[in-house]
Amino acid sequence: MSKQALPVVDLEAVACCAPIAVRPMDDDQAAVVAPMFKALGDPVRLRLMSMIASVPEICVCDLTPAFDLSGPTISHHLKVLRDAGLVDSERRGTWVWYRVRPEAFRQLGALLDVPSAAQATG
Amino acid sequence: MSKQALPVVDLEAVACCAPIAVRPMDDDQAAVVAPMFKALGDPVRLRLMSMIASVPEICVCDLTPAFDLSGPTISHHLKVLRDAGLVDSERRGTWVWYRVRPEAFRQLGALLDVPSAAQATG
DNA sequence: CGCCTAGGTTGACAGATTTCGAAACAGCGG
DNA sequence: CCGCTGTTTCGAAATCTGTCAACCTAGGCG
Repeated sequence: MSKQALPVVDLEAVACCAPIAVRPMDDDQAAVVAPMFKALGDPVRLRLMSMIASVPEICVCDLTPAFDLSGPTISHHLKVLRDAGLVDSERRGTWVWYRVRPEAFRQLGALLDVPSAAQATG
Repeated sequence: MSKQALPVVDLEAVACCAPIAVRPMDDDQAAVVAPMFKALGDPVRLRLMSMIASVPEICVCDLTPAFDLSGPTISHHLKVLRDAGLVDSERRGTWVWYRVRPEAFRQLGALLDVPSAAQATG
């Protein structure tokens, strides 16, 4: 793990842009961000994400028992979250630990911000 | 349109809950929210959503030309956004107008909030 | 009213993608 | 070596994407 050879998702490209309630997204940005939302678009992955996000880090051995799914399936879903750039994993001895990537998580939230005057100023 | 006979997505069930960085999501909540993220998990729908969200309302006739896709395809994507509870549509005369559902949009953003101390207090 | 045209939606379909588990594999520790 | 943890490979079933054809609604016109 931690073989983040190529980050798959270019976080730089996301940092630049305003909440979607302020300015329409261009094609390139949508192509970068959509996979992140897609990764959260499955109930299992959403729960995995929330379990990972609500603690500093968590072991796969604590994630798997929370679902009625096989180990490989959980591993698949974790890979989707990793490829989307939302989480990072690291092997320490016998176990593999997952934690959120705060930049990605925060930027996704920023995209959904409501600047409280966006509708009025349109 | 505006045949919101059954809202498809129960927004009440979403309102109750803390950011996922604070508390893990339970099964039921994930089942409600995941379709929303899933709806945003396609580049076309994400751009549609951002176009709708950045103005008070917008006509389908202004959305369709922005893509290299057929009318029916855009209509299908809009239906996904509608079924997810993210947008609402209304026919006025010849044209159909779309606007965001602020509650859903805001709650999705709230879910991704980072309470700035969540990681430290773990 | 009927007929025509334009804007959108719906239904059916092919092709691509996703989801999941069984089996095989890789890394670590005893 | 063995057992344990987690990942990858492979294949089958289910779902998604995009298109064409058909349909519905609204408006203009005779």
